[in-house]
Amino acid sequence: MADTATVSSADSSNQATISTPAASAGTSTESSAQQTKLPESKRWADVSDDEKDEIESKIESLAIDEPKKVNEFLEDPESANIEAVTSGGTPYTSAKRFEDLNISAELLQGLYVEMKFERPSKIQAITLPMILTPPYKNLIAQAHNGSGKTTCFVLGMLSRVDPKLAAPQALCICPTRELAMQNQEVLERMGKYTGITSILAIPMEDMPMSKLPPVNKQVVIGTPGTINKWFTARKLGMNSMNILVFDEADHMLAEGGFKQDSERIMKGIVKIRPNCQVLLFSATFNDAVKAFATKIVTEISVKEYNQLFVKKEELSLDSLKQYKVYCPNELSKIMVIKDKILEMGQKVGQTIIFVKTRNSASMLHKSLVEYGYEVTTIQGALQQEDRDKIVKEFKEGLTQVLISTDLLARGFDQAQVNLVVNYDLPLKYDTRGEPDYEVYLHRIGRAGRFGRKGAVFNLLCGDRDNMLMTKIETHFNSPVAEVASWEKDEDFEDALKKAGLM
DNA sequence: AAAAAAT
Repeated sequence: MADTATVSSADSSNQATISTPAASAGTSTESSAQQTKLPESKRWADVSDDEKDEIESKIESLAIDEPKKVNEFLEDPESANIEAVTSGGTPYTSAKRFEDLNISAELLQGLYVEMKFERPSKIQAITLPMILTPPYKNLIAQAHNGSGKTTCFVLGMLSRVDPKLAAPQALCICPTRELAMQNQEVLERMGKYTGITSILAIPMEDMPMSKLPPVNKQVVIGTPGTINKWFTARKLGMNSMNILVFDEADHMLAEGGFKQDSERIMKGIVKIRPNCQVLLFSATFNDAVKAFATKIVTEISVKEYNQLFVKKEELSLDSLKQYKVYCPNELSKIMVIKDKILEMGQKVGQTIIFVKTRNSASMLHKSLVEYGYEVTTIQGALQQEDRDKIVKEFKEGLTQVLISTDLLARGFDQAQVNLVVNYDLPLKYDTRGEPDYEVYLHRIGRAGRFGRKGAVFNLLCGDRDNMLMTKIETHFNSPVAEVASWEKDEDFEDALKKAGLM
């Protein structure tokens, strides 16, 4: 990894200040009083003075006029080049340890004991102080797949909730019900010792609106339609809302995505709660969405905001090895899945096969089952309970291979997934022959979570696929190696070995 | 085209 990192200021006359731990400790007297339940070794107060000095000097080296040392300090295996831009004069200290954040002992316990985290990942170290330091500014944050974005906003939500107030205070909006459920699970685990309550706002077949009592849970996580529905029906009060999170924010704000729903929710809340903090998180922000996100964040409130972006050429994960496989026809693609992926993939972990349409998902599923393979398939036309069951089985490791539409392209987090197959390459719908770069990046990001190794096989059939693949390679500046022959076992074995999976 | 969800 030869990645570099920069923490820079939007305005050179108004540079972001990096304060020392001594300075920040002086402002966190409340938290040190709460940190009594923690294991000895985890307490900032117990860190030896030598160690403090060492950390202090490292953090001082973050000062932005010393770029050389910045790079050295921020170089981190799980993430690469992030550019942070802060506005206004609020000083932020990059959080080396979770203790550096002004969070409750119960939350620290959740992080260490329940989540088994040791220290903040890079995106967490940078964004958490921005999220948690008053005045609570809005944030647009881009970071690599599997780099720990969920922890950033879940911790943000949990620490902005008053556990004694039985009213919704944090709202998280996600593009799919699966992602909403996954995020709630993380929130419940991380907040295990806080007593903070949460509820899912996702479509439920057996819950008519009239039967739903007004929400008194503290955190609400859901999909845009249901949230809007509850809001309109006055079942979801916004009077105490402190923080509003958009997961997969680029998609939530995209034309042809959930733009209208998202805007409506955002404006509805800010009207009632002008100081509600808005966080936008995603691994991808294309130029159009980035511009819109910036625009709406400044529109909805006069507050200054912080932003972090990654250059598209630097978004591909180094731990993922990408391959292309030229297939003479559609049947040969099925043969590759059957004879190569399913046979060898079994040895290296779980596999997700992405297809373009619900229909091709069913077709592929059918033919693989006919050949005697055990695969499961998920797509949006399935019953909700079936979707839940299939995800649950896969997460429990009961199934090895999952066929999916782009339903699971974003956010789905399963550490054991080492193999992603693009049965079809993602295509933008309204342009001729343009690949959907963002979807491609999200799909392949289902493998190699948090720096783990992984392999991606792109099955190409015909000139159009070849052209799409070339465009993707150029766009991300990330060469995709060729598997010499779709028919040879050795070539696939070799590929998996090179990916570090065999 | 797919996604969520309301129409």
